[in-house]
Amino acid sequence: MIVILSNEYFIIVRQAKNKNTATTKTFCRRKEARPSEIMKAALEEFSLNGFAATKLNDVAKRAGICKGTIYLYFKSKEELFEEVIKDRLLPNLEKMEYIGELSRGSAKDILREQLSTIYVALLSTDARHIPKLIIGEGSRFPELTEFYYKEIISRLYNIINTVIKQGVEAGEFRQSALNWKTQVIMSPVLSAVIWKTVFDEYAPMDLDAYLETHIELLLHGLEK
Amino acid sequence: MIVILSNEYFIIVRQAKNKNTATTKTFCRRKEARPSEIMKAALEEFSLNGFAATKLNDVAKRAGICKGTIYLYFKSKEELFEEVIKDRLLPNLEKMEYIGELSRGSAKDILREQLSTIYVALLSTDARHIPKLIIGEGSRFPELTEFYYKEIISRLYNIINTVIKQGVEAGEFRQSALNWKTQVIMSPVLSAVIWKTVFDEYAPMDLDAYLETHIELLLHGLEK
DNA sequence: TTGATTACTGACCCGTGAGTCAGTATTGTA
DNA sequence: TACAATACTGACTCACGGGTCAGTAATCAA
Repeated sequence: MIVILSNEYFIIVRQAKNKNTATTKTFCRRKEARPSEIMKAALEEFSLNGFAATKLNDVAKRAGICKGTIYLYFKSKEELFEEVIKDRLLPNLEKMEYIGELSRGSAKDILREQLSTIYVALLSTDARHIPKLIIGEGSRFPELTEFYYKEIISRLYNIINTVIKQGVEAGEFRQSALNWKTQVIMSPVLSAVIWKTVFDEYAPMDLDAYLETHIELLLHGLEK
Repeated sequence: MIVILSNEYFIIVRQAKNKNTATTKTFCRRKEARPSEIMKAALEEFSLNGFAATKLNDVAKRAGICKGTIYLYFKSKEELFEEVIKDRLLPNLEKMEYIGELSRGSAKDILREQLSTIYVALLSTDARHIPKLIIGEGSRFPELTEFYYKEIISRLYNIINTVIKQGVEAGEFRQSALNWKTQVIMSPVLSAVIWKTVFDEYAPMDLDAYLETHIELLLHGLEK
């Protein structure tokens, strides 16, 4: 008995039927697994085409189901889009908040570790497409944009601000760093994500060198 | 005789006709002015809605004409989009390349002036919406993305690299700055543009403080 | 094995918007 | 004033895709 049926297997089964092979199922009931499979497929399609140009038919095909099934789990295309975005944000956020508590050592060391963890977390999963989607479709989903700002960006900034404050208090960093805009300090992260998802095939990014520059520039800039 | 007829005036004239006012024109022939008016209207609509969700009917209304007229000057919606983007890039590019030749003084001073000029040039015109459009629609317009990278980004990077090199040779900046990724150095610019066009209404940006942080962080980081 | 439940299908509806084109109004010319 | 040339209009077509729903097939309980 097959417990978890992968999309790939499912597609093969359905093709077999077309060839008049004996008793095969036209579909499986998998109520629990559908929503996450649909969201995964949807994120892939949205990443490729943006919101408006994505066809729910293509999302369905990618998820190994037919279009109608999507509407058993999501009210509309808009709702699916919002769910997809929000769903990918939470695990990443938790990962980031976790970082600050892990490290012991100088503010310099903590900051260094935090930055590299953020880069890896953000660039190595398919969550890297989300900033692009927020930027491109944000004006049509104002509520989502606000959510993204409040729940992700500002929390991330808080983490960084805390460490910088610690560094200043401990005499490691310059006093004036307290007035610096966290946006500026963190902007290379946004920039890297954009680069990876937009320009990377024309001008590939050397992530290690990039990260090294960011850390060196920031830490040297912070020094007393 | 009216030489240059503004869109607003034109709309008033057409409304007047509906009220059965005597001899008014239903339209004017303005072959020369149409393309740039259409592109202006199109950029506004594309900025608000993105490519796919923009209706050419709305673009036409905004330009004070009807939809068919757009097709007298542009082959398709795609072509209009590409023209709009490319058209806005050239004047800005020239402005940027001009900066390097203006300043005399230390590398530090030139860099400071270049950065603030770039910020103003990029944030104060409607060209600020273009990065958002490239990011959001880039995957559907690969040729345009490549154009943008080659003709704008890499040229801008060259300008900055040249100054940094000068600074290192003059002994103003650290040697290791030569290996730094220009992407990192310039990322606050991209970040600021994104912020202004996406998040500004939820968390307004203090441009002066932002610029100050960027300059201070960069220059202090570059110091020997 | 049968019947009830329901996850899923896929053909269909219908609003929408890109693109067309025959006709109309304007402008320049004689 | 009349004519020719053409910029412009606006009603039209048609493909496309979001959303629906009656019917079908899988699953489970008895």
